Amino acid sequence: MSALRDKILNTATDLFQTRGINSTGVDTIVAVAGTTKMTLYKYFHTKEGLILEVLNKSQQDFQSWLDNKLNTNSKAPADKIKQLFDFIEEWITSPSFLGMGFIKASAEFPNEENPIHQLSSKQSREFRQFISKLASEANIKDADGLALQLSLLFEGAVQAEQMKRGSGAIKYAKKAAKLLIDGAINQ
Amino acid sequence: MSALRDKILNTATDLFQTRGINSTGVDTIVAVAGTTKMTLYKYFHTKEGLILEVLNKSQQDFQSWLDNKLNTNSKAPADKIKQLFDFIEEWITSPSFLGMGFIKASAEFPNEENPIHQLSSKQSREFRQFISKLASEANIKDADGLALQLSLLFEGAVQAEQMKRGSGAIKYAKKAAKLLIDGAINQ
DNA sequence: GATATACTATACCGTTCTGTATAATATATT
DNA sequence: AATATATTATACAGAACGGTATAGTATATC
Repeated sequence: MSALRDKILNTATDLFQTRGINSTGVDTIVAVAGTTKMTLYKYFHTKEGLILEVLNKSQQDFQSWLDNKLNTNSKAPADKIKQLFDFIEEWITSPSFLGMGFIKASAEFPNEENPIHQLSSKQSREFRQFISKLASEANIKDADGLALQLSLLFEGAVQAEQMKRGSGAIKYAKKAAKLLIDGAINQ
Repeated sequence: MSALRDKILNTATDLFQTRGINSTGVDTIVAVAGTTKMTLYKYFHTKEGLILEVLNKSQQDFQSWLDNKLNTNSKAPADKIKQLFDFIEEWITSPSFLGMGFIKASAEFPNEENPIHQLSSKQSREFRQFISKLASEANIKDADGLALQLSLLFEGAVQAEQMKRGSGAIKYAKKAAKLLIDGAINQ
């Protein structure tokens, strides 16, 4: 709707990723976005509300990008899960990759009763369920089990890349994923 | 040396894990530890210094615990790497487990030039090298590759457990690790 | 008993934090 | 031209932040 609202949302997304959420004040956000606090608080009632929206949008963007990749490149269900980590590699090694929002947010807000932590946890769970759906469509028996293992590799690789850009961890995650997928298919 | 210094260090460790590092002020730390800021700043010159010491001690404690487990339970080098995830499971499912310091810290301090981020990154790298040493002692060819894969599973499982206590992720990480280790041995 | 050391108590400094109040200005609609 | 809406500019409240200064107390050593 509003271009200014989007600008604030995108600026906050970038600053949260590069400087941390708690270390980024609203004054910094509005200064970089080129607006004022009054406008920020018009669109986002609290900083927590802004954080939640940033997390939601980030995850939606990632999921849409991945859905599109899977739907345009893969046809058979078995192909989709086999190509999953190819696209994840593309995502992680992209120059614009700054980390995974829900992974960082859950670390900054460790209390399980905190709304930000809860959203992070939900996003992690939903992504795991997404993988599980891919697995069960490929007729894999223990779809949930494989999905959990693949999500561990995914989150581990993201973590490694957040710690050291260009770590190359995703290459080995891919190999491990292939082994786990092949093992689950031939069962 | 000083009981008070240890008390501050332990209190900070606990508060950083349960509330986050940036969300925990020095006033809170001294209040919970039952001392004053003057004493805290006598032993730790800055908050950053305290954070670095907390990270170092946490990692040393984990590594010592793991070393002891491996040396008393396993004899042959191949047994050590095979039992590694049994002990990691024991560690993660222990009631006192509150998360992995270096994983959370790297998320709270995402800038790679930040000393806290650098220490986190170093600790992650050193733990990976520790696994690699276990692998090469077990005569595994691509020891570094396997170590990287196992560390992804480890960090992924820790991440999952930090997001949701009792997630059960470690059980599936263990299965995946067994598959990867067996695959690497028979090569 | 004098002296050093460890620690407490408390007040404070300057800064930053989230969030709001008020007034002025630009822009679009009628 | 009048009016509504969006946005800016600025100042401020109230709290929390990291860190320091000062003064006083307890405890152990000589």
